[in-house]
Amino acid sequence: MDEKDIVLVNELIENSRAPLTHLAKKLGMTDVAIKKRLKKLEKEGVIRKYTIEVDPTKLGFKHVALIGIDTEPEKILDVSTQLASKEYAYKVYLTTGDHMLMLEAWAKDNKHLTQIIEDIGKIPGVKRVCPAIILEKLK
Amino acid sequence: MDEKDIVLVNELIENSRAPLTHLAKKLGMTDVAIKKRLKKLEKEGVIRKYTIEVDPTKLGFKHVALIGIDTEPEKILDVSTQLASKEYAYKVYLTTGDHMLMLEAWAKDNKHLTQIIEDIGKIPGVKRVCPAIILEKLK
DNA sequence: ATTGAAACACGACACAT
DNA sequence: ATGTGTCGTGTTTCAAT
Repeated sequence: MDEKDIVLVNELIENSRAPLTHLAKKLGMTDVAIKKRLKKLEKEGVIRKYTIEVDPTKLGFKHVALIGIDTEPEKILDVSTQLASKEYAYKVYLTTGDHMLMLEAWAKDNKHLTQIIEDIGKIPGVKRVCPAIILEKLK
Repeated sequence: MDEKDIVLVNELIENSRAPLTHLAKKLGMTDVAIKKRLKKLEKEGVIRKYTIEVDPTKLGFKHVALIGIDTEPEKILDVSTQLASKEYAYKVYLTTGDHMLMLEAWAKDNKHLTQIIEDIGKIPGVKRVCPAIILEKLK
């Protein structure tokens, strides 16, 4: 990881479909050198995956919610693996703080969100479900 | 937005550098047709950007924190725009729930995180800062 | 650095709604 | 008329020598 790698990563964060030759120009090297750096960054796990950022509302999801979940301490891993397998789970985090588990969920509408919250509540070991709807994404 | 678009978006979420021809095979059409769909999805804002998912720890950030922030109600927009301009702010959300503002912050180390929390506390209108460190990302 | 193969961009045209 | 598809051509990009 040197300065060039940082620039490269930042370029890819902005546009992961940029051709190697474009990246090469920006960094002042050849496409082959860029390719090698990418391979290295992928292998090291710096780049987890090439992906897209989508607008959930445009995909028919009216609500995006951050849901804090409290569990019985010994059940936290069970609960988290179960959550991660749910189709409504977009992201699952183990955290310190108020809640030990945080979930980002995408819901089609109010009814769906209610279902999700109920579904989480039914997972054995879950003590409390604290949903917060994301009203706006500012960054 | 039809079934094909959904498949296409899901493929790109998994690998945004997939060549058009690969995507074309999966969807049973030509690369040109795929390209046209991509253009449409980009124009409609379904695809916000082609990006990469990086591992913050590999970039030298030891901590990723989800920070809930309480503000005086009339200051919430001021605070949120200020937060969005901070270099440590990776994501900023306006939410319902416990805290009206949620921030995802990347910190180089403990000291940096402390600084960030103090910095947030100093923004006029901020009443309470509730940090939660993300221990593990499960999905 | 060269080069052959693969992937991509663009235009013109066709078909359906 | 608009949206969506195929085909043909020339160019760019890739990956392996």
